[in-house]
Amino acid sequence: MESGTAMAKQAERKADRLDAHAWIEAALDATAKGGVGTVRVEPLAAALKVTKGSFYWHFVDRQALIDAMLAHWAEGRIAAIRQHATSTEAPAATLRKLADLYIHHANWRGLAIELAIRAFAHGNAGARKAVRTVDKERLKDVKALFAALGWPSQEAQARAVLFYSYLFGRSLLDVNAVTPQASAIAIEALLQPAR
Amino acid sequence: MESGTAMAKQAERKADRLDAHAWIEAALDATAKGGVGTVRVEPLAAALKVTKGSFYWHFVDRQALIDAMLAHWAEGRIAAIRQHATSTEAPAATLRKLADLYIHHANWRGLAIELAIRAFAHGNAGARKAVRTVDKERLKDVKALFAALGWPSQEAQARAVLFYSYLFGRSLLDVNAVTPQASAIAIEALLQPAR
DNA sequence: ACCTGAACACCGTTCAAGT
DNA sequence: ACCTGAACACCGTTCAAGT
Repeated sequence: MESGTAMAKQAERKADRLDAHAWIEAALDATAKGGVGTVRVEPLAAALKVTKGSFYWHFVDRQALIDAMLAHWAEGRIAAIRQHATSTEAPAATLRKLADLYIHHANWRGLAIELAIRAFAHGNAGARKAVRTVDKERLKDVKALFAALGWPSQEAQARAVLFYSYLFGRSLLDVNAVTPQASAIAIEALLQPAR
Repeated sequence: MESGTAMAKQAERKADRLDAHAWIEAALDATAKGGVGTVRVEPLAAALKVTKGSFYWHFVDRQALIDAMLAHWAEGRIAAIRQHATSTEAPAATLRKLADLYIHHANWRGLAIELAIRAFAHGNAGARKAVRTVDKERLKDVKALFAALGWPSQEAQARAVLFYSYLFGRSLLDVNAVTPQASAIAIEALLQPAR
C-alpha cells in the first residue's frame, strides 16, 4: 500500500503547501468550466488560497501549466482507454460500455475537458500533439475490438473512426435534439458483427 | 441596387471610420484563430489600427461584442442552411453537397468558428442559445431532405442528427486518422434511400 | 521546498475632449 | 458619428525576502 505516501501528502496539504499537481487539477477545473482560455494564474491562486507569486515556484509561466495539464490529460486518457478496452467480456459489450460513458454523460467534467482541449487544439500545436497521441491509442484499441467482431482491417479502422466521430459530434449538438432512439440506432448499427 | 449605400460605406472606410460590423469581423477572425477567449479589445483595436478607447463607441463592453458576434453568426448560418437545403436537385445530391462543405474543409475558417463557438457554448448561456437556434433550423431542413428520401418522421430526424453528429465529430478528430474511405462509407450509408 | 509581497507591464473600461 | 489620450483596475511575471 501507499498509505505512507498518502499521509505525507495529507500532511503537506495540512501545512498549506501545494505541489504542481494541485495547480494542474485547478487548471482542469477551469478548463472544464470555461475552456483553456480561462486557465489564468490569479483566479487559480485565489481558488487555491495562495498568492499568485507562489505559482512561479511550480511553473515557469502560464504556458508551462497548460502544457503540464495537457500531458497529464493525455496520459490519463491513454491509461483509461487501455483499461476499458482490455476486457474479458465480448467485444460488442465492451464497445457498448465505452459508448455509454460518452452518451449518458457519466462524467460531464471529463467530456467538457475533452471538448475544450480539442477546440483549443485547432490553434495550438501542443494541444494538437496531445490530442493526436490520445486519438492514436483510442483508435488502435477500438479498431482491435471491431476486428474482434469479424471486420477486416480497413473496415475495422473505418468503424473505429465512425464510433468516435459520432460520440464527439453528438456532444457538440444541442443535447435536446439528440433523442435516445437516434443514439441507439447509430450505435447498434455500428455494432453489427461482420457478415 | 444598393450601390449608393455601398459607396457611402466605402467613403466611411476611406476616412478610417469603422462601424460595429468591422469589429464583429475582426472578432470572428480572432475566434477562428484562437477561440472565443482570444476576442480581446486591445489586440482587435491594434488589428483595426484604432485606439482601444474607440471600441466603446460601438459596444458597451467586450461581452456585448461577443454577443453581437454570436447573433451575427447564428443569422448567417440559418440563412446559409436555408439556401443550401432549398435546391431543385435530388435530395441525396443536396445532402452529399452539404457533407462535402464540411468534409473537404472548403471553408476552414467557417469550421473553426463553428467548433470554437460550440466549445464556448458549454460554459456560456448566450452561445448556447445561438447554437440551439442554428441546430434547430439545420436539423429541420436536413430532416426534410431525409424525409424526401422516403424515411418516416422519426427515422428522418435520427438520420439528420447522425448526419451532423458525424460531420462535427469528424472535424474534432485528428484529420490524419480519418481516411476518405471511412467518410465515404459513413455518408453513403446514411444516404441510402428508404426501402 | 514552498510561500509572501511589492513592483511593473498589459489589457478592459471610463470619460473628457477632439474632428 | 466616431475617434484620441489619459486614467485606473486587473492579471501575468519577476524577484528579494520569509519559513
